[in-house]
Amino acid sequence: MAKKENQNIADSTEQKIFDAAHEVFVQKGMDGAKMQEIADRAGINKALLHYYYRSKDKLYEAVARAVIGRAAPMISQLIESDKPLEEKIRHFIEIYISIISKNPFIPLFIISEINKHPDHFFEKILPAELPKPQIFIRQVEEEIAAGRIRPVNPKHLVINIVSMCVFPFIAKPMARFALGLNSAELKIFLEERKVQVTEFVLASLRP
Amino acid sequence: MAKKENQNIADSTEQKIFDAAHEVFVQKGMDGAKMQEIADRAGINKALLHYYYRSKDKLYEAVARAVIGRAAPMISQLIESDKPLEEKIRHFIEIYISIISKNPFIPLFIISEINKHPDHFFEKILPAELPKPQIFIRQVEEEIAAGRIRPVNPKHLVINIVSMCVFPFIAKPMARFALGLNSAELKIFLEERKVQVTEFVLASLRP
DNA sequence: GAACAGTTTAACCAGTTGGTTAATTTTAGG
DNA sequence: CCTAAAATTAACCAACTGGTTAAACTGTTC
Repeated sequence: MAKKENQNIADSTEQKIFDAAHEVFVQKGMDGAKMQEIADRAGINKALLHYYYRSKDKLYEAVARAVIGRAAPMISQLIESDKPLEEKIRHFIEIYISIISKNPFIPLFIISEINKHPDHFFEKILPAELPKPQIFIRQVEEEIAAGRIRPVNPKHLVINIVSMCVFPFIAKPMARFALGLNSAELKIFLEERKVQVTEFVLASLRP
Repeated sequence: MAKKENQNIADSTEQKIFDAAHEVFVQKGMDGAKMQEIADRAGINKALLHYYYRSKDKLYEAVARAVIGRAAPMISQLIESDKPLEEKIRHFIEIYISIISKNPFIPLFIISEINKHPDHFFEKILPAELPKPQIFIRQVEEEIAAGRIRPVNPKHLVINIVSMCVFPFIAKPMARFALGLNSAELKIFLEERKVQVTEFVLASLRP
């Protein structure tokens, strides 16, 4: 057996390959990514890619599964908690935007690849426990029944909230152009959205 | 000169190529699109592509420019009209969602390609007169000053509205999955959004 | 009907891509 | 040390890609 002596898991060849592949796939998608570029960025020979991950598809699948598997639980944990509705919405928007800020390429990656290979994604890559908004939806219905919020269609409410959190990040360059912001101003603007979106939603829910 | 006798412009070889390229580029993006597939779908030889459009880049540019050039004026016309604010918002959401319903691949195409080649897009493809929301923003500020709507940051309002209109279409498969809808139900759901988003926005703007 | 420009094609080409091979180096264990 | 397994590499390959070429076809004009 061969194991490098002073080498933690993070520096292992397999991990280096995975990290490089993650970068390239997420930024360029399945088609745009080239095995040679992944090899170069990992600092190894192209043949080693196939030694650890048999094919481009397999490597892509590993990356895609990790991306989704990392994002999904955070959301479901939040959405399924038993906090009161207003607090839940506040927390959801805050955390959702924070996560995306730190991983700005992920949403577009997921959306693009789902649109190109929907079957593949839903069969092989998605974890069984994707966050389901049913609990959230029931909670909204209860609040409406109690007269504490304006009557709204809860499914549309969910989509509205997610849309306002995610879309500005995937449309960044367009937003910059349309609003006439430079890079620094855009960063501030996106950070502002945590409170702006929260206020917007809660204002709309007033009875 | 050689011109086919019974042949209108729509059936011309150049148009057939353009239409086929439009389909393929919009669905698969620059990288995913193959010249051979475009030729096949246009029912012609691959060399003819290069006869009419010298290179893949040129063909792509023609398609991209047409896509943007078609979408932008409709929006700006609407956003720059002098209707009262509420009516303008109603119209904007209604028309925006209608347009996207008929061209479901366009938004993701624009966003993906802008993210991959931002410079190229803003230098070569975008028409000078991209819809600028300044007039809309000023109008919102006036309404706030007059106390007719709740104080909101108008830039965030613009982004909120556009997000809620566009995002559900580009995240269609995910929305289907998360909300547990079949294809027909999703279509209804997206149509419902015209009134749902309008109500949601106007409710949030109540003073 | 010959000459001619515009159109279309089959065959081809060079570069790139994902993937393989066989040989070399490194590492662990007796 | 020596050996065998694991890790790594250089060289290679077949398929595909965007793009070219030269020849053939089509219609118009005189």
